[in-house]
Amino acid sequence: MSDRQLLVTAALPYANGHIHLGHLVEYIQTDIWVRFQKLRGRKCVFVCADDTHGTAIMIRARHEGRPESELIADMQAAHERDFRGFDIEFDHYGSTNSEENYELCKDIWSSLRQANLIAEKDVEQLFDPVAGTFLADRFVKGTCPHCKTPDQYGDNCSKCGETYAPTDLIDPVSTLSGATPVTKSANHLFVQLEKQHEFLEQWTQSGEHLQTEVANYLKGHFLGNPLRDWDVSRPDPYFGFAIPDSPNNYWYVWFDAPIGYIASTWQWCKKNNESLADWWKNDQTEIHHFIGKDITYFHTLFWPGVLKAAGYSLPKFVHIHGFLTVDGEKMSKSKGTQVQASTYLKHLDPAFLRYFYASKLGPKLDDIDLNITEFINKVNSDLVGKVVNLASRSARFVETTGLAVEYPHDGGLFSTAAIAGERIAQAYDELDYARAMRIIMELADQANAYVENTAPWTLKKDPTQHVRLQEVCTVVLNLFRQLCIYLTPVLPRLANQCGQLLNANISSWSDSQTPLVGTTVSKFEHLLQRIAPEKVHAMIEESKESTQEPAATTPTVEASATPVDSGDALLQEPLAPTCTIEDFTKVDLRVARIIKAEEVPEAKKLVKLTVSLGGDNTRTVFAGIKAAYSIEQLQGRLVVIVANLLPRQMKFGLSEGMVTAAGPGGTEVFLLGIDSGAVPGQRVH
RNA sequence: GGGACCGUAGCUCAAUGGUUAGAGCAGGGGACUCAUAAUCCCUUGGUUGCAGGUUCGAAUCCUGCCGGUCCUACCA
Repeated sequence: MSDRQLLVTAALPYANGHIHLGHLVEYIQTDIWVRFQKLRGRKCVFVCADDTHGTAIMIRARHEGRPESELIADMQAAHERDFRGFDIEFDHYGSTNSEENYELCKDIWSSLRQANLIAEKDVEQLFDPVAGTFLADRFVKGTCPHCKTPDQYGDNCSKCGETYAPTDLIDPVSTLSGATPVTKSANHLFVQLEKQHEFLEQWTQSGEHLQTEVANYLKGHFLGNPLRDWDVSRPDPYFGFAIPDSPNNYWYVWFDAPIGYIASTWQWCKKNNESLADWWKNDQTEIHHFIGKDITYFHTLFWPGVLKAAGYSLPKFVHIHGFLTVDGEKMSKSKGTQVQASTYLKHLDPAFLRYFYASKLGPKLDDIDLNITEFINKVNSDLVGKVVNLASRSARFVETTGLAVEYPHDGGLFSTAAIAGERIAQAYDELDYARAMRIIMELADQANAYVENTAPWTLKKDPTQHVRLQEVCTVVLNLFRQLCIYLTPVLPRLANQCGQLLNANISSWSDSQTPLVGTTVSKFEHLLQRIAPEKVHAMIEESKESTQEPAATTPTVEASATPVDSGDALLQEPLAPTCTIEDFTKVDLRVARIIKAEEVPEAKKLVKLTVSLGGDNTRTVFAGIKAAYSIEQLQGRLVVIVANLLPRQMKFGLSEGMVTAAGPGGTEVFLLGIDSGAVPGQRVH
């Protein structure tokens, strides 16, 4: 232990969206670990920041007609408020849009230059003359140069699978303005990661810094081939930092985002009179990153490569966790299971979620499931029924007398639990919170059994037994306090309440090793309320509506009775270029009835539909709606199809049309219906 | 189709290659009445996805199937 100190980071939330229950898995996991380390007396600093740069922010700010700085300031305030609400306690929370970050980017950049890791290449890119911006691949659509399929994104063709540059597209169109983009050459800068290949191979495969699944993944996916050069620049205009030695170029958001870890540390250092080198260029400092599995590549290859080249410390460990599902499914806005942090807090105590996540989290990167019924049962049963119940059934008996002056015989319960503390600590340290919670609940069971056997309520009735009553309650409250100490990283508020109840604050893990005696006992008040299922359901209901709430930019606005739709959907998929009525009439939309819906077992997304346009007029259509609709739901219903679409040969057969639907895909697909009265074959005008 | 991970009681999960595979919750039976209908005792529940193999010994290691999740190829 000695001099070693810990620097801990959680991934930087992007300034384009609010914190939801999925994000909180990571912040709660990290916060618990940090609180545990601090409680154990280790020097540990927890930093984070908002990730603020990039095209998405620039476009959004434009849409909202205000400067980026305003947008990201609002969002950061909302993020910090959400974190505070969940008792996530950073030592410093910064922003990637800071002076310190810019300084560090420059410093690291010049190191990369000196190490000869930067390559320059001219890249032909499409430029939108109306929006005045270069277009990322997904902002360009056009006809595939190989198979001539129209309406393809700029990186590859969804029909023939060919990959190409957006400049190869025939008749490209900007999805931002609808303008025809022009080709413009720009100088791009690349980090030649391949030059670090040998080092990264050794670092990732050493078994010391990554979970084994992650190391295997990298080996199989990336390290078997030469590592691709990383394009880390974006031409003007771009919301970010200008690259000093490359006019009109900005660092790509993924370049400056991880450097934000260092910048935030630096800001913390300035506040606390510490030296940055002591934290980022010091073997005695262990750096621990906590991230989700979606950003593995950046943190396990690109980031170590950059740090190594620039002479900063490498992470001691990159801890990667899985995603959150709700009731076994991906979070869904329409089902109300993508619950925003602020919505949760309106209905429920943050302790519930902290405990539930703790009881599910292990050191692996498995996804964890928030099953609503289990959530309610587990929290009520474990926290209220077992832990808090101990205080509830003993504290009132000693409100007047306080705790006994000497710790009485308890059959070895306290010392057993004290010894178990080491196993619990080890579980916390290894991020196996589920194991820690299991051990703690076993101890709670034993303590409840003790109450049962000693029956303080019987002792109370007999005046000659009042000394014994005080002894028994002293034991029970000490066992309760021990549990609170062990739960402090997860439930800091409960630890405080326990301190107030027994008039002795919990300040260190070692408090669990010595019984508390002779203190007064405060008047007992309920420490936690049970979860009422209605509240959980109300939260889900509100989350269903909240897709229509004003988004990100106006976080302080409360949900109102009249729906206010956010601009998110439009932002995800900007308007297509203007078309004429003639253009529109080229598309023949028809009402059709699904007369047969069939599974395509081998297909992951597709369902085979036989639709009728009335009379004998039927056709086969494949639709990518497998995840969103069951066969039964589809059978017989009316849909709107594109009836004059060029038939397309797909893997499982010929598709003679297209079913219209909205939504991003997956389970979030919503078929177009039609009001009753319409009949198959009618055209949509 | 390719790759990564996983499959243990109704549910969520334990179990360094080593007794008869265990907990919690749910279910069933009883007890208690201090406690937020909480708690305590007893109890039902398993071909460890399937089939082989290695081994004195396999939930664990190997091979092949089956099934699931994720990344990636088909949401005309």
